[in-house]
Amino acid sequence: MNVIEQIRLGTETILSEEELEKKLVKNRPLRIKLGADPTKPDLTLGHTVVLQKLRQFQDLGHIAVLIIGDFTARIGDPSGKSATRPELSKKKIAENAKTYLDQVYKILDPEKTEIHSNSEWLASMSLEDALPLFRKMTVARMLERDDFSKRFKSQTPISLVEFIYPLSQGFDSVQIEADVELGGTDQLFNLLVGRQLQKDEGQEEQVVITLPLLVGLDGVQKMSKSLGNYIGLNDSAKEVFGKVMSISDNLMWNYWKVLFYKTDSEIDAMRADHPMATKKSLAVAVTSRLHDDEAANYELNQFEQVFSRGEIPENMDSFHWNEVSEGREPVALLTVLGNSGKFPSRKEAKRLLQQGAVKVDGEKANFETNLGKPKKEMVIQAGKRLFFKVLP
RNA sequence: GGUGGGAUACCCAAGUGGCCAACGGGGGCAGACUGUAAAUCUGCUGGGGCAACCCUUCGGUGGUUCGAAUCCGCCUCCCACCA
Repeated sequence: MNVIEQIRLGTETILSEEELEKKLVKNRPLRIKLGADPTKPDLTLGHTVVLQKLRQFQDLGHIAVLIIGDFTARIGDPSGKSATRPELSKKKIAENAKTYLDQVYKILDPEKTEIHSNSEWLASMSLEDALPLFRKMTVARMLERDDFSKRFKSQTPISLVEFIYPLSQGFDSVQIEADVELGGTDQLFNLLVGRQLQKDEGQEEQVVITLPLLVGLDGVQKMSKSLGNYIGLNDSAKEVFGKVMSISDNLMWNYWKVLFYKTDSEIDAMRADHPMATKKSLAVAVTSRLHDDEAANYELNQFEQVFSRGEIPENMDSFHWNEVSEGREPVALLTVLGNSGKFPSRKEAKRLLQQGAVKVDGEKANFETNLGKPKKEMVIQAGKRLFFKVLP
C-alpha cells in the first residue's frame, strides 16, 4: 500500500488527492492541522476517528498542529446545530483545554505535536483587522450551508457571531500555514473557508480531508457527550468494553469500518462468524486502543465470566457488616442495600428487590429476606452488573 | 416599538379547579428469552415508609379557594407575527 492509499483509508473526502500528492513529494514534514474547541471537557471515541488519522500522518513523519479553539469555543461552532450555542466562560474553556490535551495524547505522539491556542491571534484582533476577513464572505454563501439554510427557512435564530466562526477557523489555517486540515464531514464548509483565506493571503491552499462522524451508542445520532450516547476517552476499561458490547449488531459493522478501516469485503467475511464473537473482538480492539491489550483481555475474561457463565466478577467493592447493618442483626436486606450507597435511592433498591433482581450468594432474595452477619463473606448482586461484598 | 403565544419530571410532550406524582413517546433500569449489556416481549421509572400513609415537584413569587400544574396579580426567561 502506498502512502496515498494509506491516507485514503477511512476518509470521506480528500480535496484534492492531486494536491496532497504534490505536497507529499516535497520531502519535508507537512503541517497537519486539527482544530478542537474545548467546549466539553471530555473527548469521545468519536474524536478518535480524526485523531487516529492525525496519528497516521505523524507516523509518516509529519507534524500535528493542534489548535485549541479557546477563542472560537466562545463563539460556538454552528456546524450541524439547530440552535445558537450558549457562550462559554473563559475559565471553563481554560479548564476544558487542559483536560483535552491529556486525552489527546492517548492517541497522538507528543513529540510530533505542536499546540496553539487561537486566542493567540484572534483575541487581540481589532475590528479593523477583521474587516478584510468579513469582506471575503457573503451572506448568500453562508446561507448555502445546510445547517444555516434550514435554520433560516424555519425561522430559527442565527446569531451574527455564528457567521464569524468559519472565518475564524479559516484564519487559523492562515496563521499556522497548514498544509492539510482534518475534520469531520460536518466541518467541510469551515475547512474550505481555510483554503479560500490562504489563497487570498498568497499561501498554498491546504488540502482538506474529512472523516466520517462516528454514530453514537444509540445507533442513530452522532456520538457526543451531550447526547449521552458516547464512549469517553477517560472511561475505565470496564466501561469501554461494556459499552461496546451493548451496541446493536448492526452498528458494530459501522464501527469496524470507521474505527478500524475494514473494507466492505472484509466485513462481509466477518459476517460469517458468530456476531457475538465479532463483537467481542471489537470490544477488545476498542479497549486496547483506549487503554492497552492487557486491560482489554482482562475485561474480555471478566465479561465471559460474569455474563456468559453467570459467575461473579473477580473484583467488586466490599463493605464491612457494621457499615451496612446499622448494628442490628438480623437486618432487612433492604437496609443493607440502602446503606451500601450503590443505589440512587432506597426506593430504587426497593424496586430492584420487588422485580426479583437481587441475589444474595446466588440465591434470589425478596422483600422478607433478612441477613445475619456473614461468617466469611457474602456476595450481593442486583441486576446483571452490580455486585458488592459484605465482609464480617 | 406594537400584538399574540409559551415555560410541565432526564428529554419531547399531554393535562386548563379535586379522580394528578401528573396520559403518551424517547431514554434509563429490571425480568423473561437469548447469541452479549444485540434483537424481541413484559414490567418499573420523584423521595421516605413493611404498610396505611406522608413529604417534595408542574419557570419565580404573592393571592383566590375547603382544595390549584390548572383561576387572578406581579416578576424572570423564551418564541412567533407586525414594524
